[in-house]
Amino acid sequence: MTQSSLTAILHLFQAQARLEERFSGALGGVHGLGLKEALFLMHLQQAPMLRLTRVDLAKRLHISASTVTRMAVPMEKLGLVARQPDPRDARLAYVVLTETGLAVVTDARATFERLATEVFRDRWTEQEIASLAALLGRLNSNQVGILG
Amino acid sequence: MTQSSLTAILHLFQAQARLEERFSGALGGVHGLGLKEALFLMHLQQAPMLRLTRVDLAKRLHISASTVTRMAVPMEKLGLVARQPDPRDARLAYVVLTETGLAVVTDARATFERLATEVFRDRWTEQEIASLAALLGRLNSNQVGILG
DNA sequence: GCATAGTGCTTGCATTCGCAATTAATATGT
DNA sequence: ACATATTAATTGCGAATGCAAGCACTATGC
Repeated sequence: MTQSSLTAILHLFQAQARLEERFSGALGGVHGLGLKEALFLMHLQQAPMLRLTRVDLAKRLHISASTVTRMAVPMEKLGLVARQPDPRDARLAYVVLTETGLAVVTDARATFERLATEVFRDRWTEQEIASLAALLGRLNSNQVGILG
Repeated sequence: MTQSSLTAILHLFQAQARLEERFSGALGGVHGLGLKEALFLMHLQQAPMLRLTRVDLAKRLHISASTVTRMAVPMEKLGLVARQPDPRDARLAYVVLTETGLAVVTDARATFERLATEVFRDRWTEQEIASLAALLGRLNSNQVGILG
């Protein structure tokens, strides 16, 4: 029925809201980063040459280009990312992950993974988790994600 | 392995971001409401007596109480909700769905349902949708949602 | 080669939101 | 009964964000 579609979407929104709270708090506690900053860096980590243009980052993160610009500033000051102009096209200014940034995002990803396992720790079989991951992956099949 | 957990969470965040864009735009176009206002009203719709206190709404929507207060103001002016003090406890001020609000949210829910079916229209079997809905429901099993 | 259109990035402005403080009311402990 | 703690709601304030405008540069059409 069409009923399952509505249920799935509503549950997805609900689950995301709760997980965002949880991950934001936990990530902010361990590293200095918020959830959004962590996703920002994780997108860079999986990109070729560890870099992306600002508009590309904006599309992947589903935020505006101006937000990318403004998010990059503090992370630049922390030395996590650097600004890298393109020699062929002077309009482009890549956001590139520094060595420090790579170390931080690797650490953040480990925290991310630990938190993710905690979410499913009780009452979930490995097969159920895999099934959920596969279905959500299908939902994003035409999207560019963090995973290779 | 633990890998599926991370994949599931990342896909969930990604899916939510895309769906939020889509639903916000479509809902805003049809009714005057944004996605958040629609969810706000849908929570009221399924509540006993079509009403909830502000803190209760805040917990269900995963937003702060101050945001609930401020979101309620324009909707009150539009006649979608009304303020209803509790005679037993003068601190409580319920947000109650009006008749107009009930009509609007019923309409919005129909739009919601149509959009939800469109998301899965291609490449999804009914069983897959039901499976996704069930798994996400399990993820929210200790939460209070919009569904009865 | 030049005018026009398109693209990437930044900035001003308005909106939204959470946190913390405040106020008012109820609950609890002695 | 009174003092203290707790709870609900609101408000000020700062931070985050999107939109639209602006700027610099590149691509396209003639």
